[in-house]
Amino acid sequence: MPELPEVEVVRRGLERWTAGRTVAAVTTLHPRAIRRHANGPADFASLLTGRTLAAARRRGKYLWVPLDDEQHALVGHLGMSGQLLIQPPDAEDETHLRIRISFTDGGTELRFVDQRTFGGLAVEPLVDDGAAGLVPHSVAHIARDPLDPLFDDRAFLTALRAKRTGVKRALLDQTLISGVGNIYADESLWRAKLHGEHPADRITKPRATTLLDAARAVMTEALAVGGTSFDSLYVNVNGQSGYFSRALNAYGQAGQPCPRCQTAIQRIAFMNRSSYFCPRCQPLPRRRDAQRGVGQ
DNA sequence: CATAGATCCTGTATGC
DNA sequence: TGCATACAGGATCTAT
Repeated sequence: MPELPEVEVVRRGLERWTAGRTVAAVTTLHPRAIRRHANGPADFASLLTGRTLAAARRRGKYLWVPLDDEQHALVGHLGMSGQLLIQPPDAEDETHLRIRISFTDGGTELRFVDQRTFGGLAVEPLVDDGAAGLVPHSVAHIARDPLDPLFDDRAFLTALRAKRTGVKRALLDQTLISGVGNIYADESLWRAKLHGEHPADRITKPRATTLLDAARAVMTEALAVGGTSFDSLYVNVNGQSGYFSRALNAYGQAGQPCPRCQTAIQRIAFMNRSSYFCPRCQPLPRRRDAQRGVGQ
């Protein structure tokens, strides 16, 4: 599913294929795809039509394209199955085509395709976000991602170690650190040899630092691989191609030997989904009394 | 306020 | 063959 590296690949495709082009028409085929847009499909189309698109930007799993009115941006989130495709106008409609955006040059269209409709597009006002400049309203409330040069490592480590919850849940909290989803959370925890249910407020500073380094490394490596896989007329988007070629150490590997110690990777239920981990490399710490005060 | 759990959605895979 | 169930899982809403 699209997490930070996959979304970054999409951003690059968008930047390449839509920057500088002017919107001719917008068709919303499924209202749910713009449920985040405040005033419905007609307003969505009217705010976009005639606008020229700037270079796409990204924070975490959010994408946005500033408009030339300098007050709004087209914001996108892929959810779990969303795709942004660049297609010739005469290409047959995809089964799950939700939104079509055509351009005044008569060239390729931008299509939002989404089977499960957890993703969507919206036009939002830009708001001031300090050093980051102007960002869309819905982006302002999430944290920077670890590949952002302005990501504040120290602030993150402090906030993480103040959370009274399991470390995996904290990693998935987009207001602490953005861009990490279920797959990269499991991979990061495996690398850092931490159990996902390890209480966040009982992780020592060095181990928390190791975890952040692991998250950054795994997403950087995935981006390097995912970036190789799109062809000219098809802005790859759901990350599937990159995803399959990636080497996963824990995620989805239930029953497979841990690449470090050969113990079988275990799957457990977590937040209506799954967590994968090595029970030997990533043991759950003992009860709090034994550890109280350690690492403080 | 912080945290935990339910919910949205649809296609695919599996079990009986 | 057909039906039921589990699963995939981001973000958000509701409950505690």
